[in-house]
Amino acid sequence: MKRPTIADIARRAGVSKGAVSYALNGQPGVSEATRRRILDIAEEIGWNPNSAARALSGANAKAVGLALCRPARTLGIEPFYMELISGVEAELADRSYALTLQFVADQAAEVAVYRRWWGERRVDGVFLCDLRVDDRRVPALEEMELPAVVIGGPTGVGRLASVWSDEAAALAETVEYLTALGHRRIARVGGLPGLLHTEQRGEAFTAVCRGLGLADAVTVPSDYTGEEGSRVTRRLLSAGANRPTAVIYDNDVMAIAGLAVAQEMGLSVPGDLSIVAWDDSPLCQLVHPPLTALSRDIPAYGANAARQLLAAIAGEQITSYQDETPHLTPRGSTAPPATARGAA
Amino acid sequence: MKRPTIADIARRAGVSKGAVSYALNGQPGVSEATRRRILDIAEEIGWNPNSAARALSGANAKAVGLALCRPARTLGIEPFYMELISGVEAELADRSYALTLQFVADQAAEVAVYRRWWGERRVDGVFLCDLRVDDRRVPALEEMELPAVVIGGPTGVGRLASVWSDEAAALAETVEYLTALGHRRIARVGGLPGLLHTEQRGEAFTAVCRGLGLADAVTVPSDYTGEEGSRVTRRLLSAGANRPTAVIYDNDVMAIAGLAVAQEMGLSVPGDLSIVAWDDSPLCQLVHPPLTALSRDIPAYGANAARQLLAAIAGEQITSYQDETPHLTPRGSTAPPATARGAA
DNA sequence: CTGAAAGCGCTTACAG
DNA sequence: CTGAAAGCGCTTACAG
Repeated sequence: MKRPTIADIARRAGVSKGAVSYALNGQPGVSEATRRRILDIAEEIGWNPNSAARALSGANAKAVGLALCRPARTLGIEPFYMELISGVEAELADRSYALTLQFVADQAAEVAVYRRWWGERRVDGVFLCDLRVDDRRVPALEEMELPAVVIGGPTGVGRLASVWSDEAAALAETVEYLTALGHRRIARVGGLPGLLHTEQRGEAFTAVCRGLGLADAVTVPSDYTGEEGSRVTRRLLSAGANRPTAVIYDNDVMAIAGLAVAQEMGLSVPGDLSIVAWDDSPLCQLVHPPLTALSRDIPAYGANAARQLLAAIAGEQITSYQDETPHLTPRGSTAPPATARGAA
Repeated sequence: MKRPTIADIARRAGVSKGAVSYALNGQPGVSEATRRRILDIAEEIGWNPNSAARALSGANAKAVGLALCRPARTLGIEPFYMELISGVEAELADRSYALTLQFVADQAAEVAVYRRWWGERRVDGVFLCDLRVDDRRVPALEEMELPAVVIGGPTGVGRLASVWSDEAAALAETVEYLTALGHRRIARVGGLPGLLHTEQRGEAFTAVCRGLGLADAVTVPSDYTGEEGSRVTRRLLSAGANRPTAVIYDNDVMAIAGLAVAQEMGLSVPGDLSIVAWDDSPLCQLVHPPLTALSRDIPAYGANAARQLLAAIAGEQITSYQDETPHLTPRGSTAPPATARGAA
């Protein structure tokens, strides 16, 4: 009961293995009748191509890799990654590509994983997540000539392909909305310093606030965890009369933590404090009041990245692809500030 | 600049390819001096074993598969899977095994994926998640003779290996704790019907409540989403004087949704309603009050599953492994019911 | 349109 | 301890 091979099919059909290969792969070189017969036999005996044999004879590994470099405690809690992966996966499955996943401790380990995957010919290409300012992984991948798509950018990606969205525009929309509601003291709880999109948002925040004449615009760095979100919020809200009336959080988890802190300090949301979460997720609608958030289709983002990577593997010349700009979804956590209403 | 092969090493070292293979794999058949020289050369020219070639010559694929059969919207939001995967992954990486991940629409698609993976020799074994009552995947895997470890059980797993935890004991501990606090009307919001652990918990709940003489013990089925959690909670809390004073939720997401509903209905937690979440996660500590929850080390659970699978692949005779029983972590969401306190 | 053969990069008996 | 050879299951020029 060994697994059937093309030799078995060839014997049954009375043709050569070469002919079987042509028939199975839809190549010219066999008559329609023969092809039909071969396909029927393959079907009947339950043949599957041995992926190792295919890969060894020069074809692709038909797998791509994703290495994730974040501590498990923040990875698990943020819906972003699973949604991204589900989008990536859907696109890959359509083309019978497998996704190989690995968690790594740091960037050096990540580069080592890429080098091994590529050396072993285990993957045909990789996704690069959590792009950093001056990211050492970019030149390493360029040097390896391993097909890669950066999820992030569009700057700092070197010659690699990328899929990105306009962080600055989304940030501006948010600040302008809060300003229109009457807020003048807006704070921002940023994500991990050093991540490119954190810096992009930070710069945009400073620029937009300056443009609107908001003096007190302050960004506080954080690490995406709920604990840090709580701690930072507590500090921001302890500033007495100078405390912000609105806070923009760089992820959903910190925004929810911030909401709990406000409630614990006796502040009403949105009356005393407006809250906006970046990257909407079902979590934002679980709490009371539901959180105003910046929404985008994350599975679609992943699917676009997968499409880019497959094109790169196919040897197409690809560059950067701009994905949808996150848009504001107003919910119950934002309103005019109490002081503004009092003054009205 | 082709990728170096053992032939290159053999040429440089002035030995045969066979000798190189023995040296590289730590097999007897070469002198220590030769082995040292060969290893040095391999290191120097940056050689990596071609995984396809290895797999083709009879060795393992050095990869295992995980197919997830849940809609992305519930997958992303539940930290459980990412934590499980991170534990699985850590164990696999230690042994240089890769993890192949695929999302599937239903059980038929999942079985088809297993069949293809195994037929292609793409994986050496698989994990089976979300075990159901009378799970059709179990006999399918048995028939394929594909090494597999069920994450769940211990019943209904046929001859497959499994890693499981004692759901009934954890449920009993929870109900006894709530009863000790003075609760008499306890409800349970269950997970997806048909999942084995949902049924195990349901049966345990009924049995324990009967044993304690709690008449009103009711289980309401759900689907793990926040929306359903809200809807069900609203219904439970609308029962007037007969409403439950404590609710046990089958996941963290529904528990948080339930908390928001209680607050929206003007009920205080834990004063008017106690809440327990099954599967503690960082989410439980993000809300106010933080949720009492059933905790366990999920990455360790995944690591144990990986260890079992690797053993099964190595041909060891393995059966079922009982993991840690989830234990109650009391936090701010549980207290004696207001009525009990009033009566005191 | 079809067949016979070489080759992908390894591993592993089998001789020396 | 070492070398030469066959074989894993495919693909792909190269002849007919």
